[in-house]
Amino acid sequence: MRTTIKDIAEETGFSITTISLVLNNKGDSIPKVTRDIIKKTAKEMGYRPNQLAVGLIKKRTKTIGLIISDIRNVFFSTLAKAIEDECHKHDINLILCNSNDEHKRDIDYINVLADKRVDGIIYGMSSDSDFDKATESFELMNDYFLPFVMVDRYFDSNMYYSVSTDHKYGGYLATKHLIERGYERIGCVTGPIYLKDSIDRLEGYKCALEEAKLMYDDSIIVEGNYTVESGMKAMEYLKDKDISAVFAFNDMTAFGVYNYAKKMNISIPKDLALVGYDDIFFSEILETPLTTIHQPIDEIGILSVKILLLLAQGSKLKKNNYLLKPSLTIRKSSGIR
Amino acid sequence: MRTTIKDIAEETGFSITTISLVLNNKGDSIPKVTRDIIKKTAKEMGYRPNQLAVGLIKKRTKTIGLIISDIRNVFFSTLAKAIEDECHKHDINLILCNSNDEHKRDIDYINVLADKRVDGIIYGMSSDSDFDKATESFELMNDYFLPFVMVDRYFDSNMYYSVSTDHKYGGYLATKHLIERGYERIGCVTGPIYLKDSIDRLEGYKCALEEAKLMYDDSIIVEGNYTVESGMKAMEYLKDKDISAVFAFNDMTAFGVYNYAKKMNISIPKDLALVGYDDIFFSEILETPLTTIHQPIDEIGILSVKILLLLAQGSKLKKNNYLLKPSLTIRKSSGIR
DNA sequence: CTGTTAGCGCATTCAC
DNA sequence: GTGAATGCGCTAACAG
Repeated sequence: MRTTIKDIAEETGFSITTISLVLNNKGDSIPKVTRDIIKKTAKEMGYRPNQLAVGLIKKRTKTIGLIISDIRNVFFSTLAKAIEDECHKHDINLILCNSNDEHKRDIDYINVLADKRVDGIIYGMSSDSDFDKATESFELMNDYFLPFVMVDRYFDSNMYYSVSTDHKYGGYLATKHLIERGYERIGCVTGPIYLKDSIDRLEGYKCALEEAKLMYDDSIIVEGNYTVESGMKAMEYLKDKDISAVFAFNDMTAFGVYNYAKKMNISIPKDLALVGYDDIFFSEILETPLTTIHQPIDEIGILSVKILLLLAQGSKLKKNNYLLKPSLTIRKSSGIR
Repeated sequence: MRTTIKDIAEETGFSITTISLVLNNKGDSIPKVTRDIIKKTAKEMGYRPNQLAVGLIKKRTKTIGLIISDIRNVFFSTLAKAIEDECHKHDINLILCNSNDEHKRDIDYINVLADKRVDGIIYGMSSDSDFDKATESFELMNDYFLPFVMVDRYFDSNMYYSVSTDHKYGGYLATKHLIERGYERIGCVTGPIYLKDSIDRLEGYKCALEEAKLMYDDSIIVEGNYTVESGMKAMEYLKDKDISAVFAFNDMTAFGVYNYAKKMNISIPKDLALVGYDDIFFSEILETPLTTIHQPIDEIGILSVKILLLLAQGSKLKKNNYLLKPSLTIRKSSGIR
């Protein structure tokens, strides 16, 4: 067995209370000699408090849960890294929960995390969650008095907290950039159109067009599903729509556009300009590096941890939905000025 | 507060013992009516045992720690996914610890995980760990009676358990494939040559050459560091060494080779055949898909969890170092048969 | 200044 | 069949 507070009480002859007081730096009233003795033998015996026992009393475990759909997705692994780093700074541990995009598993994890008495949850909702399913999750966490903050995906509401990217602004940035480079017929390959982030990006696209007094043309908007394949398939359709540029709603889709262009001997950016979204690592090392919208993932991670910790200590914040600004990363795929 | 066992004792009028017995399915001697009443009200009141209290008594927390250097690395995120999935099957939670390749942080995490009374640790050692540092980690975990299994990186030893890929076999497979395709002067871009996995791959390379009675030529072996840049730089050197093929010791390095080839108008595989190592996702969607060595990451994850759980329940296994066989994934970069 | 006491929420041994 | 008592390891009132 590991040494307990009792062991060091026996060893030093002081009472358990005294030991506890000293070791928690609350022993101002205890003579320095005593303190020193206790601290010394505690160290010698390799004493470290059992956090299960501490948690039981203090009702805080210095542990939070992270529920996300798939850690293999670079977006989430980058996010998880940022979150873990920030947690480490605050001396907090992170329980990783991979939902595989199954709402049922979200619920499972919420229960288990509650049983483990985590201090809160950072919740990246599974993508099959409609409003009802999301509400089920929210209510469960509320029943458990578990503070939580949503990341990435969210619904507009003041019922909970969320941190996400301002995708409307991102869509606007991407489109505006292409317009400034002189492209006027800009095809879009969206994500699943029932997803808020896709809707927002399209909204931004429309704004940029409007600002430039360009017509919005429904016929050059294609719904994809954020995969390479959907990018290729979309191009199949777009190829004879007389477009001069494409705004792919994520980088994976953009890779599909590249692949199709290569096959058809279409040169990027000479024949077709391309802008992606996400700025995942590979976009940079492509033959023709991809101009793309960079999501402030690290900031999202850091902010969500900070908010969660505030909530966990009982604070209430005024603002509910935090939207972080993405930025434009200009590379070669969008042509040369 | 959440409902406790005490609450449902008061509610039903039975004693705490009876409740506990029933809820843990140990109440064979308790009348079915009683059992039903207890189970029913427990459910109604939404009772779930506090795992902190359970852990305190049972000395098992159904939680394990995963220490790795960087979750953003696809290898590790894939591994983490596999591990988390397997844990979920066993109703175990996973605490994610990102060491950023700092040995000191490994030590920190081991301490904290021990304080949290995890049932064991899956340990992906930070890469700056030499034998002494590794030993420090091992001894610490042993002091805490913490079972652990090393993943990926390891030292040959019967002092602990490890699960990893048979990199020698991987190097052999890659080289043999190129030889069978008719290439005889095969350049190598290795990883840091003090790393066991790099040494092993080179060993496999030599074996394949020997088997084919080909000479090993030191001058076409270049040390890289597993990055895209190192692949490009290596090619700079290899370009006039009259080689017909390259074995890059990981896929990132291979991407560097692609980049250089593109710049120099060298066609892959026509002018130069290429084989990578790792089979990360992007290798498949490249313009010229990469022939590469596929690491059995999922199997590594699953096996390491299974071993750890056996150790945690006190079993001792005969074998210490588990080496899983990689496989060859043939795509276009190594030419057409 | 320090020790006693009373839990935190639960499992388990031993009586009744 | 069921309950009282004990303890897991620790913190925190409250005495003294």
